[in-house]
Amino acid sequence: MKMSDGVEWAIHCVMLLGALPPSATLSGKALAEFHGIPESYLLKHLKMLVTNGILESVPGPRGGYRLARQTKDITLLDIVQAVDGKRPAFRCTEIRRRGPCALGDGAYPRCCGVNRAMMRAEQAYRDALAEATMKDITDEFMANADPRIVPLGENWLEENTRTPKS
Amino acid sequence: MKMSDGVEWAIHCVMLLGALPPSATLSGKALAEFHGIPESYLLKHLKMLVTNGILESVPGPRGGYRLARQTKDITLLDIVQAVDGKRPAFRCTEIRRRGPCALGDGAYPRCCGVNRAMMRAEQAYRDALAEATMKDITDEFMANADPRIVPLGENWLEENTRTPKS
DNA sequence: ATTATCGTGGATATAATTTATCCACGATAT
DNA sequence: ATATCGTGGATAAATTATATCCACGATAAT
Ligand code: FES
Ligand code: FES
Repeated sequence: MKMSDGVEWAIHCVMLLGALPPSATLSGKALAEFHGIPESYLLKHLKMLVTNGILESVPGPRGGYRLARQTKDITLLDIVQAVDGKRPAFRCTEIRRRGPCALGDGAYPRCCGVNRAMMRAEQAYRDALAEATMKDITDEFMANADPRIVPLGENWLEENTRTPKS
Repeated sequence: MKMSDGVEWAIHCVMLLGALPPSATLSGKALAEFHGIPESYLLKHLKMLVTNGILESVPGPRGGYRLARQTKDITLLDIVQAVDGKRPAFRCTEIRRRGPCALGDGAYPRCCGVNRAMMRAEQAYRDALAEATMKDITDEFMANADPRIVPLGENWLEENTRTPKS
């Protein structure tokens, strides 16, 4: 069971976009360059973040991506589900209805207890992710970062930030 | 993110093996037949359960598989980790160390905060799975099963159960 | 108006992983 | 001896993840 690498990319992108002034943007190219990841593939994930209302996109020159809401209102769960989808990892194939001792449909009114237990565990997972806001993550990230990174990052942001009209 | 179908197979196999008299076994062929799943592939997962000390295997005629310990001492987590592995679903690729603003190794003494948050969520998931014992799952399963299944299953078990010498 | 920049969406290719099958081998009971 | 059973390795097929490319519409600068 492996989660898409795009999740790590997306979280760090949201973290970086959270450091921008209001309404300013970063282009997909800049986001890819900053993280050293392939642009053409990152765009796919950014699009998912736009579709799910986490990012806004601005077309045209001086356009790019920016947050659609504050970091305190974006959780890790939002990003994970946007990039990796909302389908559960455990997918019951109704194995109980197969084989020589199975009965016809109708004999299984309730969801299989195994499935329910797995769902409970995944819900605990989602609850934990929903507890983690991007504001908390970002604050903690900056507090623990090497002090040399701060001016480096600020300088890079100055050169790459765009401010569209709308 | 999708979990191996083998997990569902393995859980239901353990549930069935829990209904056997002590030291009795079911062959891999019988387990596959009962669940209507491919035998050759199921054997791979059963082997993992043996390796991880959840099942015991008995070779030779009248041989097969049986539980290595009581169902109350087997949790969903044991089975999930045996079949699907213990590696975390989220695998940090240290994206923070790439790109133009990254510093050399040594500037990152602590694990990335994003990674730590994801690990916390996965730990909550594992904790929930560790709470669910196969005894509880099985009891609940039998209590909610269609009454017609009980004699059917008992009959099938009688015909397919083996009792090896050791 | 013209041009350059940027995100969107679809098509496509490559790599990695999952799923599935097969066979030779050793162990064991009849 | 012989038939049954699990083990392990090799291998193939199917599915998913990763990555690239290009035509298109929108926008801003000139
Ligand atoms: S039938 Fe799918 S988990 Fe039990
Ligand atoms: S660098 Fe991997 S999660 Fe932050």
